[in-house]
Amino acid sequence: MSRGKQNEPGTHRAMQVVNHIRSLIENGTLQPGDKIPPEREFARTLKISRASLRTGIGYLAAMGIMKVRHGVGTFVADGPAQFGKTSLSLIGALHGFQSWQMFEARIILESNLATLAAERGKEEHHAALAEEVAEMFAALSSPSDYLIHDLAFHRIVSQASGNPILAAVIETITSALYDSRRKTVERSIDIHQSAEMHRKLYHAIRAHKSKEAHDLMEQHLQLAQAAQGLERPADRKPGEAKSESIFTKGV
Amino acid sequence: MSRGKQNEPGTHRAMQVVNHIRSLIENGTLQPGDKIPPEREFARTLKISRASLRTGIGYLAAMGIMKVRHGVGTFVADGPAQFGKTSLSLIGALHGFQSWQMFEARIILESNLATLAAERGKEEHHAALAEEVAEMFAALSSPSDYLIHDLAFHRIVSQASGNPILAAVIETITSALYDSRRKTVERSIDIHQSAEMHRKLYHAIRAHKSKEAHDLMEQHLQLAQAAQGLERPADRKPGEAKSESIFTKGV
DNA sequence: ATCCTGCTGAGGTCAGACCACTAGTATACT
DNA sequence: AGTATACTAGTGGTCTGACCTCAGCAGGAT
Repeated sequence: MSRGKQNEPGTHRAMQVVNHIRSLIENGTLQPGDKIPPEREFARTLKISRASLRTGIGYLAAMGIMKVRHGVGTFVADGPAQFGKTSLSLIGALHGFQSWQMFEARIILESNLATLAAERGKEEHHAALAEEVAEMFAALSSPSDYLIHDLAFHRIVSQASGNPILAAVIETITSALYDSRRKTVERSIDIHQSAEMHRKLYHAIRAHKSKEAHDLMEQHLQLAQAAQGLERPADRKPGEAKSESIFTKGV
Repeated sequence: MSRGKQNEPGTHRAMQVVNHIRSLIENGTLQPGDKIPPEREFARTLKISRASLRTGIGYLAAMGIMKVRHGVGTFVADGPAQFGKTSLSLIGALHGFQSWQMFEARIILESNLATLAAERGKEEHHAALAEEVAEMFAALSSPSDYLIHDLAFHRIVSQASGNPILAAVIETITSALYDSRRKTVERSIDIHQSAEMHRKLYHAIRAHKSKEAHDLMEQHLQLAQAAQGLERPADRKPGEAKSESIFTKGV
């Protein structure tokens, strides 16, 4: 006895919202930074309840596609692509990721990104890299300022690689890595050496020496890794290896 | 005039739920596959409304941490780690990822994963790989069966690499890649050659020949890439290059 | 001119009723 | 007996509509 179903079955409202917004993004109606209509109004437009709409938005927000600002509105994310702010941390908690693994992933990815950047980098990227290198040398005495340009440098390399997907992965890992140890800023002792490596790396990229760029990036990160004591443990050393599940719910 | 605030301020309920579950996972109370209490009951326990609880669960579900099954219950995800099923597709829509970029990312990542697997693989992995290779040869005439073992093989390599983070990334990319072109199963013509390459790759990994494993994996994937016509376009060829934004909202 | 106040609009939460799906169990038919 | 159908309990999904909280702004008091 087919009871009059008031809605199509299986078409989860939340997904309906997700797909709707997805298509708005795909056809260009919605650009990064744009604001979407107020929930009450949007819900009326889509013929669904505000609750369902919110479920869908929550889904998108969880993946970093949208940014919700209480009292202001909901916007399409505009920063660098990323897989959700806390995703790695959460997934890590579930699967027991450790920080040396995150760093290892970073080394592998960025080394290859450097290779690609050396192969494909355009003048604009070279200029931007040069700019950051200069700023780094100018900030040798200010660790916090140095950090900013260090990050910018790496981000530009990601862009220059021409592969936004790998760039997004790196972005996710880097931000998680920072989140887990924001305090441990690099020792100022290493800064000069670090700046020097970035300079060489920049030259390798500009000269399209991909192999060299790869190795330099690898060395650079391995040094940073050592500086933070995040090497891969020799092996399942039974000792009191504090295994650093790093997502040490710092709370 | 402090109006009796019925709850602490700013402690977004959703995040409260997320953190609660996160800690339950971290301290081992919640294991993959476990079921969480029914929404109504859980909400009462946490002293929040069911709506808020659902928002939090939605957040976790979006990132693949939890799996919700209508009419059955909500569970902690148990499959291989992944960054949310549709995350890449959604982020891709926003940032215009293209399929050749996804494949490129896959080649780079899996090649390095093969290197690591060759360096760190244990007997258990070797045995599992051998098993899959055997199954592949046994399924030469059945593309769909072959596919299953092909996937399994690559997944084992990921595990053998000892880096679950990179494995999760690969898992995410692979599933997105499949989602976007489920129909394009490999031509049966290539299957025998493919099986052969997997066999060689297995041998390289078992013999701990990391460089060889890396190169074999790279070759194997480049062939697969070519078979699907997903090479990187020579360059911004102005022609009607159908650029394949691949997340062709296949609807 | 500056600061405080209150309004407005937007997201956040709540409560409770009702719909929809799954799976197991009881019942009826062959 | 055996199998198929119907019922039911349990759980997630959606809706409604009221109220809370926050951010920004306009207008008035100082």
